Amino acid sequence: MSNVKVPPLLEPGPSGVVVSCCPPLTERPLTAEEAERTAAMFKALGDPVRLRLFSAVASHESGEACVCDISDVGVSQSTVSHHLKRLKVAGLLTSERRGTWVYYRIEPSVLAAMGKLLATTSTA
Amino acid sequence: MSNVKVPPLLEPGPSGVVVSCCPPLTERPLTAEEAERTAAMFKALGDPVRLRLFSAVASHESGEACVCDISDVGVSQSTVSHHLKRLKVAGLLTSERRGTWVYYRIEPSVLAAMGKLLATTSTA
DNA sequence: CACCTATGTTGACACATGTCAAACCAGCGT
DNA sequence: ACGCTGGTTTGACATGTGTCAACATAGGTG
Repeated sequence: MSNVKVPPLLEPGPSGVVVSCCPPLTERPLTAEEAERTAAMFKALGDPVRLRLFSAVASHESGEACVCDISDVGVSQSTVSHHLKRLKVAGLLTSERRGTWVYYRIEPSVLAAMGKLLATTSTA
Repeated sequence: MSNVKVPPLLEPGPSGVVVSCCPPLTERPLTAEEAERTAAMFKALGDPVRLRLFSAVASHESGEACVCDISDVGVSQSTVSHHLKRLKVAGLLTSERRGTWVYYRIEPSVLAAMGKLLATTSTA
């Protein structure tokens, strides 16, 4: 699997803040590299199970959720773990182990960055 | 070509306006069906080539573009056509033939709907 | 320590997907 | 009619992806 290391869609900044990589889709045609990064982000959310997991974490109080709280999405536990890892690798989630349980929380600026991508530059 | 299998992420409304199908991801965990619809939309944009094509159309003047204007994305023309069809089936683009050329335009409310999905309802 | 629960990892497998070449269709010229 | 250009469809193929069962690891509790 060491073929193509997908560059992170959002680059971690100095203060733990992430920076959006790309301009709004409506501003100008994305370059190949921009599209590669941005598509990775969309692709991460392009699976129903992952989207439910992401939504479950994002909507949880305090912005974080234990795996045990969100793993009821109709697939096996190992599959849940697999998808959570994909979301983590994609930079959309972070995880932290506290005692017995592992907590996932969303990378807050991700939503803003994606929102910016979809923002209509026009005055719509 | 009327065998639409994937349920449209956005439902066409009375006045040609489309209606968003799902609440913001941060509002509450998506249901299985909601996730299915929404993921289809993200998946459509989850490929670099498709994303470039979509961006190329979205950023084109007058919101539409001839295939010949956007097909320079590094893959064969048939592949471009294939991706454009996928975007069309996903409800993100529409196409119209005018004489020799085929023009694609974006479904305008798609961007707004996806933006809503990513909107942070909290005062964060 | 042994045991149990909560997650993650690995291996295997079926299915979806991206790609191209080649055949095909649709207009526009001459 | 013919050919030519723009686009789509089809067939084939390699790769990617989602899934589970089985195994592994981490951290509690007895």
